[in-house]
Amino acid sequence: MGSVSHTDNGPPPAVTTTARGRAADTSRGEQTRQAIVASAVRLFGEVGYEKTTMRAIAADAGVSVGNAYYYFPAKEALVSEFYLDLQREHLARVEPVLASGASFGDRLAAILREGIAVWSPHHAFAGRFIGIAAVPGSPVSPFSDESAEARALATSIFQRLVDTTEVKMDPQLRARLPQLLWLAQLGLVVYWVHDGTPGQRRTRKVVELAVPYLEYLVGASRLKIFKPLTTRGLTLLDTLWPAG
Amino acid sequence: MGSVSHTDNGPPPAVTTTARGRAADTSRGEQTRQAIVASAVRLFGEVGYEKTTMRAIAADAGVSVGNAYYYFPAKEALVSEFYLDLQREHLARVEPVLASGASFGDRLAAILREGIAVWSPHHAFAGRFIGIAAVPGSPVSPFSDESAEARALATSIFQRLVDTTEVKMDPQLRARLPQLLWLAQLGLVVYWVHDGTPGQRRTRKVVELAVPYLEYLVGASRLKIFKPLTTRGLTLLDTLWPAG
DNA sequence: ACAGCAAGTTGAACACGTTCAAGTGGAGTG
DNA sequence: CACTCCACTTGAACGTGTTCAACTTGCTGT
Repeated sequence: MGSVSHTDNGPPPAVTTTARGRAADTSRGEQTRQAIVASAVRLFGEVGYEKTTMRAIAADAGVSVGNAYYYFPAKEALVSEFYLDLQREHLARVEPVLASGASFGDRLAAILREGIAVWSPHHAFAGRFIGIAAVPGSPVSPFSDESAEARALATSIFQRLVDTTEVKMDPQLRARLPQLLWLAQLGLVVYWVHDGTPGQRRTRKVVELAVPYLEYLVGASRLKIFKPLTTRGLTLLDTLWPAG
Repeated sequence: MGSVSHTDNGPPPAVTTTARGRAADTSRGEQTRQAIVASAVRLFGEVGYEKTTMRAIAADAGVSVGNAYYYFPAKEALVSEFYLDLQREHLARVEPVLASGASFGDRLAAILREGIAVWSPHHAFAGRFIGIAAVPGSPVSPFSDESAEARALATSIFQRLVDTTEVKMDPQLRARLPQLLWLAQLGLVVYWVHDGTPGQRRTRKVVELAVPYLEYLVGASRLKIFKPLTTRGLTLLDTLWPAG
């Protein structure tokens, strides 16, 4: 409190801050920001989260420690940049999968497999990352406002998958399925992080088993006998996670 | 490395270290240990995890900072003592519930409600706690070796619940149900931690809705039409979490 | 008694994340 | 050109968790 030189400290407004990303900005500040992000992402990937010190990031980016804190409120905030990087790659890999005319199950499995493939090199790091993501207030939490965009992006993948599938299912389930699949993916990630088998082999096995099971369940939802199961499940989901 | 005075630093062997707990030990070391735990647990509960410094814990316990580290490898390790405290209370509250002749659903709901009640005063703290518990290597992780005893204790509650219920169900499901319920409880805790509604009202609502649903599902498992659903689900579970 | 020894204890020191008062520089204005 | 202003930058300093070499204490065997 009581800074004289500028009344409000926080991320700079810059030239053109579009709703998503900050593509068109070549100002000095943005260049510095990018340099810090680049160093942080590289070092996180190379030596892990803990061993990467803020001093090392700053030195690598050619700036002072304090300067890094001008752009990012905490070391944790830099993690979300790392996260975004990987999510962008996942999205790129998933695009051709969605476009392919493969079945619901095959495409779902492919989406999950690509996600694992993208994260695979950072399995150890992810262990620390999940610890940060799990705490409610954290901006990296999958439920946080800050993650709203990333969350929407992820669900949109499943939305497109559901919209372009020929599988018959309960219409109410169809409306909620993208979110359910996102939740399932979240669970898979948690499982993957804790998977100590070499190459996370077991997680891959789980995908191969769980996807056909899900496909079976989804298809079963339109049968009369499964109606109460479906309806009550959706009611529960609506309490758990209202709105749509 | 190269301490002269003692060859091995780590928790002291003490007089009688029983497999579970360390009940019968009144040696000097154990008294110090207890004092540190008492101070830590109290301070964690009063001012939260972050705001409780190791210096404060040591001062409150009347020992030096270094001495606290003689008994506990890290601040995180003290959290598990706090956790154990609450779990013991949960167990005590659950005992009469199990003994009551109430239905499967009513007793399950009561068990979950008591768990929430025990943790309720520490909702804010739990947010930080889950961040520690979520990281794979952590001794506080519900999947860690260190938590094996606590895990066994928790599943034993559900084991007793399942063993004393009159509800008819698939026998293979019955064998796995205690572990499934433990998993469900884990999920509930994660949900509760992220529940920002006043008094975690929504989590309580979820319990009221989810328990009858579970009861319905369990009962349905013995029907022929649900066999493939049950069997495939159990196969998946066996991949996810082998052994019994 | 007394030496020997290990459990127990100490507090200074270290590295880290984070903060902040004090600068610097370059674009806009007269 | 000089002046002002503010986005940007700096590095020392703070509080934290953690480590460690040195010290103290009480027991055990002789």
